[in-house]
Amino acid sequence: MSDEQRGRPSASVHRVGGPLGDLQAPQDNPATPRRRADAVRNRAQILAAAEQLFTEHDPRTITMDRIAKAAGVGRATLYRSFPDPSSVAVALLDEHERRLQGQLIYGPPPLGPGAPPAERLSAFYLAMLDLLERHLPLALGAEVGPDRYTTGAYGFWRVHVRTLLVEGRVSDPDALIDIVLSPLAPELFRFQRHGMGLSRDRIASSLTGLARRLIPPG
Amino acid sequence: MSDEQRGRPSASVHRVGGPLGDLQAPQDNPATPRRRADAVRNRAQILAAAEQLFTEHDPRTITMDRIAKAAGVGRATLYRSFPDPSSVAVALLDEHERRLQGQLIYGPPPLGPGAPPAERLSAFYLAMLDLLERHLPLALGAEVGPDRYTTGAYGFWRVHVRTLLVEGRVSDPDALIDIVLSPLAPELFRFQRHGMGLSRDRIASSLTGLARRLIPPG
DNA sequence: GGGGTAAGTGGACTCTGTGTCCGCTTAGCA
DNA sequence: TGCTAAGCGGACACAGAGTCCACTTACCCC
Repeated sequence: MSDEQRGRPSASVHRVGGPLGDLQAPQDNPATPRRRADAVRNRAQILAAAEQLFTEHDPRTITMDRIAKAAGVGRATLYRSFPDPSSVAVALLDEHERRLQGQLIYGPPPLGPGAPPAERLSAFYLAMLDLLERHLPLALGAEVGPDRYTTGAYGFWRVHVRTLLVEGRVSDPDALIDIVLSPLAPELFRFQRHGMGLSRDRIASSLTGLARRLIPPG
Repeated sequence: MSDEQRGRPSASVHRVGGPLGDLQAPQDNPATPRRRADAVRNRAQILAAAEQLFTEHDPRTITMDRIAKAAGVGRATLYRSFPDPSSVAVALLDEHERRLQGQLIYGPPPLGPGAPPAERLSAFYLAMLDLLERHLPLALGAEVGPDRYTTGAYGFWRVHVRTLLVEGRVSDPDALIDIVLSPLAPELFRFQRHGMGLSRDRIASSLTGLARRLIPPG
């Protein structure tokens, strides 16, 4: 069974892929026999229950057992779809991230193509900030160990940022990509926002300022 | 028993403290009865064994049990000094970080006082990169959950960076501190260095470039 | 130097979560 | 309506966390 079917999106899906990889549901693949109705229903129950759990409790306390209990399914059923709690969060987060990914490629400027790279980077920062603001528990739940960098979504952000950096004529863009993305780490956002009590706007201003300095206008 | 004695350095130790907090050993405190020789010996054994474990194995697989076994002590003895594996790594890392902390305050420029803030920030980036390069396993082992931001050492780096940002006349320095520090996350360094195969020098160049752009010369 | 005392020690024990296995159920199809 | 295998879920074994308590021994005092 592929990783995608098991809930943890494979890197290739978002990695770059022409038209956004496969945005359609997995079962559209003719090679896949067709998923049973009860399995589909269970998966939906799991996702719904998990979203609530992650939102209402400390993401680090969410175990496979709790998710299964909350979804009203057995442990093995849960394991059939997801290997661990963070992959459930990743799947959930995925839906929200895909919308942004679509906007980055096809949407209107400054998020989409057409605006100067510095402005697009600023817009990207702001959009990611919104994503974090709205779905912080999921973003935190999706972070287990070095998962942040191996997740398909991170690969997508990398490709996007790289494009902007190249377009902006910075030197050695490849060495700068992950530095540009580092202020968007969920754990960091949480610390700034709730530990330090910074407002969304102050963080946003700092990030747009950073974008402006990183990519010289022109 | 204080946190410091239990291995996890309290925030105040590094936070800023006049002469570097208390750099001398804990037992110099007259209020502390005096530690028994066997306890001191055990602690040293634990640290030595743990350093080797963290260096030679995946930091995430290091358990309290393994450390105790490797050090030749019982589990409870280990728990007496450290609450979890990451705090052992923190204690180990601490020794190396204190040297750098001393240099930042008392050392010669550009690391210490005297150089323009942009240059001092660059020097700080390079020194931190060296620390990561040399002690990456410990740095990774010290990272469990949101510990990065609650550790005493992180507080020290914050104070230092804040000073430089204020001196460099950037707008809203407090919102920029953690953004400036974010590219130094151990997990990120690991990804850049070993996942992406970037050389130390390319990362260094990107960071010094970043420092130059963030703090305008003058 | 010997005895008292409390700090220190270490193994055993419980608890929680993980991951797998296997017999039962039931959806999908002919 | 009956067949078949995908899907299901409880049970099980295992690993690591954290605690407890009876034993040991370093240190202090006489």
